[in-house]
Amino acid sequence: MSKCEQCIVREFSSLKALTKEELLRLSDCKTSHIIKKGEVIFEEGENVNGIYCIKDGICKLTKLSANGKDHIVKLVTKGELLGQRSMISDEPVNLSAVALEDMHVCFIPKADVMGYFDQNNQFSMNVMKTICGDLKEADDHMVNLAQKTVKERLAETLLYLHDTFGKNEDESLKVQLSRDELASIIGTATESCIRLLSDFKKSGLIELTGKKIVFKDINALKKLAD
Amino acid sequence: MSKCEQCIVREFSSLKALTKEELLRLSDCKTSHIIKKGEVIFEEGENVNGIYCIKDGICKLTKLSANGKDHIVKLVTKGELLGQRSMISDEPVNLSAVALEDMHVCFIPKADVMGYFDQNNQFSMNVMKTICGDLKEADDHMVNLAQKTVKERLAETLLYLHDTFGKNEDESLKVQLSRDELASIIGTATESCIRLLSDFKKSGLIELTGKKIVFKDINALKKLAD
DNA sequence: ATTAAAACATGACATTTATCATATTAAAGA
DNA sequence: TCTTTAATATGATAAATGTCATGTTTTAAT
Repeated sequence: MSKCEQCIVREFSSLKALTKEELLRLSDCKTSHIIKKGEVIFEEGENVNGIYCIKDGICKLTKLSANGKDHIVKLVTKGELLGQRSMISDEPVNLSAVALEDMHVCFIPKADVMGYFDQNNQFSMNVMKTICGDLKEADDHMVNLAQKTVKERLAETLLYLHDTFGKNEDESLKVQLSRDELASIIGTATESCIRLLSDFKKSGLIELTGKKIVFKDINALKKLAD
Repeated sequence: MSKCEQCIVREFSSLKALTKEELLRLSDCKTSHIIKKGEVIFEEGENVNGIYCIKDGICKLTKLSANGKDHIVKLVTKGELLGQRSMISDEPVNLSAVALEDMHVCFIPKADVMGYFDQNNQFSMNVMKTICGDLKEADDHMVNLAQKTVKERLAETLLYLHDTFGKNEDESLKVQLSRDELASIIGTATESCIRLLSDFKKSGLIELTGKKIVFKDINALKKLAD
């Protein structure tokens, strides 16, 4: 069993507040899992009873809407935690988590996390701040969905993907989403998303090669996104 | 200075976890304020440095969008707290709070709240659960904005106002919003909102008298909202 | 390598929603 | 009370977006 002390998750998440002694205990109670691209980590409505640490990979958090389509609420990546809200609320998860690429995650049972929560004030404060950050993000996102056009939302989402997840050596965006997934982030029909991407390409804003997206005129994109 | 012990806010909010002794201290550090309809409690970007307890009245939490229009993110009413996220994140508030009717609020300085926060585990847990609840609500709201039509969102919002804030003796919805405000909850143009309300009226779903809205066929509304 | 399925792409068209113009009504101030 | 302003209402039209059909390309499975 690998040590939690050197784990990347410890470095970037709320877990950075844990002491050496607590990290040692953590190494014992965690379980390690490999999740293949497309596999489900947990599903909306499920009782997760713990949190997941993302050691490697990216996943999408989705919610089924009334019309039967999935909406992507958030992308979560290496170094972050999953399932905190559900653990604190003591409720089933309200979102599904699906791997966008092969992932390596560790599961920590609720009882153990809650132990640190009670003992280590800084840790609980960190978790709280993370959730507060999520809430603020959600508010922003909400306003964008309500007030911006699909074109603006697409431009904004592309920039977000760029700024948050970076790009490969060939300059293409690191997160590779299907047109369908991209559409379900911005809240539009797949065809509309495809059409707008083609428009962006024709206008020289981006270059498209399969799922690869390369920025050609980032300033024009920024102007479009408002 | 009135006692916090019998206050309605204590009954419904995170504050219910405070001990008698803590409540007595609270009575001393709080300041009481009357806010007139239309007045601003705090504005996006401001440093609030404490939380507000709503003793009476309702307010809207709004966020300015890139196109200059305000979007109503949430309505908050009697018994609830304001400004918790900002306090925990130690950041300026990300939303403005504006009174929809005359309000009575109490302000508790951050230092005092944080004191209870450190001492009283149940209190901090309650605050956290509230914020987690807000986050879940925000997720739901986001998906609705992204996936539902304006008509569905209007029907849903009317039902929400009904279920959350109730109705007056004359059966009309208790919260009275302008068409403009209603539009900025559902994320549409004021004219579209007015038109759809007229449609609902013509279809016998609701009755309109000035700002008053009376439900005539709640089941049909529910069907519309999905 | 071949085939089946999924993803991508685009046209044609319908529908939804926004915008602009202009009344009408209600509310607020002088 | 009068008068001015803001809110509500509705028509006409434009623009944005969704839906359906259909073809092409890519991917995955046999």
